[in-house]
Amino acid sequence: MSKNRLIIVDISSFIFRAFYAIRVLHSPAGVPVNAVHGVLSMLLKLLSKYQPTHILLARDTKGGSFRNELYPEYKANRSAPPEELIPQFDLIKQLIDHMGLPSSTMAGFEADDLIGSACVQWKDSFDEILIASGDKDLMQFIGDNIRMLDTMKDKIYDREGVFEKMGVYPNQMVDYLSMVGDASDNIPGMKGIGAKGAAKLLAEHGTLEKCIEIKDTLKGKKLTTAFGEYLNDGLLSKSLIEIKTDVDLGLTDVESKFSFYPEDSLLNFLKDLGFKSAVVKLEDMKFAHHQAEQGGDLEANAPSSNIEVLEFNEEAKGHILNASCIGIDPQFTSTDIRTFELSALSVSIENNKSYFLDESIAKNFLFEILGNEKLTIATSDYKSLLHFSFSNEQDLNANIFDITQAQFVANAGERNNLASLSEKYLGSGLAVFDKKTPFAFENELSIVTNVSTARAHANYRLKEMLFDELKEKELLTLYEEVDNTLTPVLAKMEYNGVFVNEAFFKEYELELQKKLDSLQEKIDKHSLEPINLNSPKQVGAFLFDELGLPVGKKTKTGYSTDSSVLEDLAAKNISEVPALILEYRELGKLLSTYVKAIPQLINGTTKRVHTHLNQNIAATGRLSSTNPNLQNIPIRTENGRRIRKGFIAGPGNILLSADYSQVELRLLAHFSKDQTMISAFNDGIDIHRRTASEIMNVPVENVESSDRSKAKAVNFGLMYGQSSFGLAAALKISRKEAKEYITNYFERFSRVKSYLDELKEECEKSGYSVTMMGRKRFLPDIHSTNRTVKANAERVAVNSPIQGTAADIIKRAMINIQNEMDKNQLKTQMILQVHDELIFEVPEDELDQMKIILKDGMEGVVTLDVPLDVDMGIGVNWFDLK
DNA sequence: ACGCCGGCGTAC
DNA sequence: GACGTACGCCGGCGTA
Repeated sequence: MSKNRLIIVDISSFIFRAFYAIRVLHSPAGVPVNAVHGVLSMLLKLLSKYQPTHILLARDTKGGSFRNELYPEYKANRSAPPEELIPQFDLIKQLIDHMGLPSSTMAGFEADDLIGSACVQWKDSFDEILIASGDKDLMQFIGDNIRMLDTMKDKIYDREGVFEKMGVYPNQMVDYLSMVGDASDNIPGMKGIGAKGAAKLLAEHGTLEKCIEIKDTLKGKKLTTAFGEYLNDGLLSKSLIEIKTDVDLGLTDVESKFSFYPEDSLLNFLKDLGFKSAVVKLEDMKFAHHQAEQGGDLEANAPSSNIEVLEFNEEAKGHILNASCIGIDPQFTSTDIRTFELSALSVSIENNKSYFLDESIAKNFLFEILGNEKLTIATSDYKSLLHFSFSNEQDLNANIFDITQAQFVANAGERNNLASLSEKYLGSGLAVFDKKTPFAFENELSIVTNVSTARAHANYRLKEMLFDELKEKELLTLYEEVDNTLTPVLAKMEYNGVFVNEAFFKEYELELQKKLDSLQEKIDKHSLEPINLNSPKQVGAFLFDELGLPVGKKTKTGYSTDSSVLEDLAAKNISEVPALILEYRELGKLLSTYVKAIPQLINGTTKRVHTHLNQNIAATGRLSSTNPNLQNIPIRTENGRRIRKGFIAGPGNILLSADYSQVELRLLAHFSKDQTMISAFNDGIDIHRRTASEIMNVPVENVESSDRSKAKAVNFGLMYGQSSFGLAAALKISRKEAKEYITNYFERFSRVKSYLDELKEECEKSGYSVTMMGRKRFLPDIHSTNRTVKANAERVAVNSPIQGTAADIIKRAMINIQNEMDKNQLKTQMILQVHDELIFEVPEDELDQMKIILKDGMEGVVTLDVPLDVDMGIGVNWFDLK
């Protein structure tokens, strides 16, 4: 038996929102119709998404309400509706009639009074009532079976939801608004009390009356004036805000039942208005309706899915546990990896069919299958299953096949989310939850069932196809031994998290803010009006139009103001402004991207940040880090590097880091077999110094530090396929000089040149680049006839094997090290990877043992023609790791 | 109000 | 046209 659900719609607010949301459109007859169109689509969405059995459209009347007699200023701040909206009110009335939707209007009362009356009078007639409105005033009616729906945000508020948003409960809403006032209705409230103050008072004293009783004990000048001088405003406000609940609605609860069917009269009405696409949509609906009546069970609200939903019972359980491979789709309740819960689970073991398990049974069954070592489970997110096992202290013994990761290995750089894969391999896309309600539990059960069962089925089907593709492309071993084995290591790192000194960030924030304010002030003195220094557009106009400084680079949209431009200007010494802006930019970056952002991501329970280490994003095979990105914490400038003081070891522990020294250049030496380079590494000579000596023709001992920096840039530029143009720009030297360095380099390191050329040729032949471990990156652009596109692909072909091999090496090291730590039952935790560096949080008594494990684990991954050197550092925080 | 993109800057 | 791999902040613009 399906539930009775009433939706009460505040139609006036729909009309205004629709009008302003859509630009003015006209019907063939020249009448403006944008609001009509908007209201129609909002109503259709409401019907399909929330499937009400009953509906009531509450409308305002043209004349004022009793409130205007009480307070002539009521809503006096509202200007008359725009001219183009006026004729649409009547059209919308007609629209509602054609749609056959029950509506109500009553002279002397506003829509709010009708909504309140319906809530109170009909409360017991429905299982559920949804108020579709954005009006905070109506929140007072929220209760056991009454919730409020904000259609713009697609958010539903219940009692707790109101408290979260407003800081007060629904039954305190009237008192709250009486104090705070409501600018949109010109309700004064009590001057001196804001949102926070009102919430605090009501939390302490419960009601406005109670507050008035004890007003003499209130402290603070603002509060005493508010409860003295402005108390009457509060009481007047209250009388305006209170909503009538005894208005005659003109229809009964039973009469609000409706069933929407697009009749011809509606279609003709819409055709006259010129709504072509809406007419097509409704005709489709009519057709679907017709089909359904013929015996189908099509659900209009749910995204279409052809997966048959099987009943999950004891027998089904047996089938699943005995299957060789199952596809699953777990739906979790949040992205907080330490606390999320399971809200649903689908399982598929045959074509076009899935079982669906709701919250009550999903969890235990998921534990059961995850614990079963004989099962192979195909899923799209192995890491989440691991987190779920960790937080519930359950074993994960099953063999997991991660569809997303398999696609990443098979086709790095291509899209790898389940929906794209379903489209690519199964020929049909997947329904997804609305962006505003991304978690299953926020959606209707029928939608959850459709989405989830289809995903489990897709995982089931894709497993075999991707397994075969990996095998076919000789990537299966890489997937199994590297990527799939690394996932539990990463899951553990994320779960561990990095301990943060929150107080440090707070202090640094104040310091930076102060410096930024003073810089802003200093810069504003040079300008007629204040500049938003975070806006490149405003900075450009200021520097080049107002101050008339010489224009350097341009971007697509205007003047370039990036650091190289500002540095050039600063060097010219015409104005102090460019240097000030550079300083502002540096500190502003630190403040917004790191110092303010990171504390917001601290987990309240662990006091740590739990970054996501993504394994299937970077096309070379590197990891990436998000929320927060801990792989780009500053180190180069002093101000930036200080941020690292905020990342600390937990009590009794110490941080230990180990990084590969020059790993990519060592790989270049190994791959190219260039003896000059190899001997430099074997003899322990500083590679940049050696390079400088070669390309500048000076003895190693005479290399200046500026020469070394240039050589360093040449070394790195090479691996990225940098041109003389790029090198010149980077080093601020002439193109001629840059070109000379590159020419000299290739003369002295001739094997490097031929190696890089070979990489391009190989890629041209095979269509892909490949790392030492066999990780492939397919580069169709290598065959492009467009010179720029081809040149890009060539640079990628040169860079990927080097960057990718380094990535594979450290991944293997991580696996070996975690194994070794487990074997020795160490308490040490791996907490971070930054491409060529690993960071551990180590109990002091495990330090010596860990140093050995790290050195062996990292240096021993592969044997090259040059040593793989590892440098280590310890410290109580990340800054001190030296 | 929200989403997307450009500009910019941080890391390796 | 010109340096590879990422992430993420902010402003500004377009769209709903």
